[in-house]
Amino acid sequence: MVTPMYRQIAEDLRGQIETGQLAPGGRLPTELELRAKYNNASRNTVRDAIKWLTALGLVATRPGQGTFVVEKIDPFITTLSGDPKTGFGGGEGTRYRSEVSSRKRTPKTSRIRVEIQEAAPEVVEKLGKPSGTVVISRHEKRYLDGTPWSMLTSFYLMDFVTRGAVRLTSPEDIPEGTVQYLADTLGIHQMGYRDWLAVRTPDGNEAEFFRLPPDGRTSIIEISRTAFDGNGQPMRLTVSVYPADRNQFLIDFGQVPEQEKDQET
Amino acid sequence: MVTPMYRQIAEDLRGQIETGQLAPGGRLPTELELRAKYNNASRNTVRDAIKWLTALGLVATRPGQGTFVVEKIDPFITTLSGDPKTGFGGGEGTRYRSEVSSRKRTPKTSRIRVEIQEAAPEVVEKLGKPSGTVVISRHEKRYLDGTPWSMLTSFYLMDFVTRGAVRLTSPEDIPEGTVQYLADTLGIHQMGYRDWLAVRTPDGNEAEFFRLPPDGRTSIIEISRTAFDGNGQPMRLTVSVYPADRNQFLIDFGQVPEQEKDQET
DNA sequence: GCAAATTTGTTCGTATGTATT
DNA sequence: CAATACATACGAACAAATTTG
Repeated sequence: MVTPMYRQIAEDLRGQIETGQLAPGGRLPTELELRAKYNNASRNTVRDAIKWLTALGLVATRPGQGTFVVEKIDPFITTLSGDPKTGFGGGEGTRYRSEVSSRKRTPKTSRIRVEIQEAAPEVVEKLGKPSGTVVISRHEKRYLDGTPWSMLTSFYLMDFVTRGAVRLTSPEDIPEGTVQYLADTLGIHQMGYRDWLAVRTPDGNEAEFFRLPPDGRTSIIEISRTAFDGNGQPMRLTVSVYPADRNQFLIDFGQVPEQEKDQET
Repeated sequence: MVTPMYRQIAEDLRGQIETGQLAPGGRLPTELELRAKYNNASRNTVRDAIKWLTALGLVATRPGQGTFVVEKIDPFITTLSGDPKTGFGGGEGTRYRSEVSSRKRTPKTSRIRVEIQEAAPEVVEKLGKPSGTVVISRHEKRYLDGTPWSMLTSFYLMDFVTRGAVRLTSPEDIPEGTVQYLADTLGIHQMGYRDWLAVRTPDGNEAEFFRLPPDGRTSIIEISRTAFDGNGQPMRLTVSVYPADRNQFLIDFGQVPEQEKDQET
């Protein structure tokens, strides 16, 4: 079992990165310098080694500049647990803003985009409704310190609007929260929710918005929250997507002491 | 803005995969056939296209056989929420076994490996103890239908053992659960826990055990569970790792109706 | 602001090695 | 053992992005 040369070069560079000889943010030798260093290997072989390290997420190359050791991103931490009756948690509404400011970040939110459409198969399934059901969706993009941080889409039955919850159709923030608004307007009370979490590769939209490298190396964390009313009926679905390279999550159960949320890796 | 040829080829093949012209599990044309098909491109160019699709997780190549469209894995779904006082949830003990059997899978668990050592920095931090603290760790590997599914390591203060919880040192399962055992033996009651979830690239051990492609394409979901006793003191830390390609998670808050757990993507 | 130098990106060709059937 | 198919490695040329003089 021979180890290919490009892997040996990659391993050597990896060692230098992990021991700190090559500091985060620092530049690797150029391809030509690496050629000279490693037994006059071909430029393509050196490039294969760099490609390998790129796939491992250890380095990134910038055309015309060089190859750099990637710097760890200070992750944003979202608490998924919250009061089941308000739904504040998981980056929704007020809870989102307080989490963010406690970490001295500057949040920014896009305008809300409202759409009315027949629900997609995944949506009707999670809402427990027949296919063809019409829903209203509210889509929002979120930034922290100017960095794209998450995208969020909430789906409500169009029925809610016809029964009087007309502000759902307005592309404005609902300051008291949609949960409170639905309780006030329609007497529909959120009693709990189920989060479903999966990790997958980004689609084109997500890669663009989050400015991910187009090679699909950075995964997306998708969290679908189905909220239930007092009758155990699904009342809304919120789908949030987060790039895995800059997001971590906390979930509390039972009695957990208050403490700093600033724990890092 | 020109699109390189290898990307055009990759896009064309990607389209064929997504429209089902190339079925999951099916074999792509050989490199030579692809050469002929795409304007007599060089074999290296065709290989670059395949490399790109590999990075996106759409295909996998097997030496001597060919390149195949990857098949989606039926994901295993773990419920993280559970009774905070037993800690059953998140794949621990009884809950794990019932989850698994409800999905008609065959679970298997490795022997437990017990180690005593000075706690690593991340461990002392999450346990809220000074560095140099001695802990006992219990490590276990889990399989479903013969497929490696998760690895789990629990850390307890060595102090627990000296105070009488000697079965922690035994590489045997503790049938009533360690939470119950600690309550019975030491009167330490688990009142809640905090889960911390992050996604990262696998290390060498993980890649080997989960049989992941060695290029770091499949991410690892790491869930650290810190459990607290009645005084709000951390009493144990459980670190679970799951390969992201075959695991999804559910978390319930408040009142959520019982329902099938077999929801897929 | 422009031109040259530097550095990475793409594409070709060729030869040989290794794994599987 | 032979045929097939992917893996590694070399060399070369030109393109594109960025920095430097």
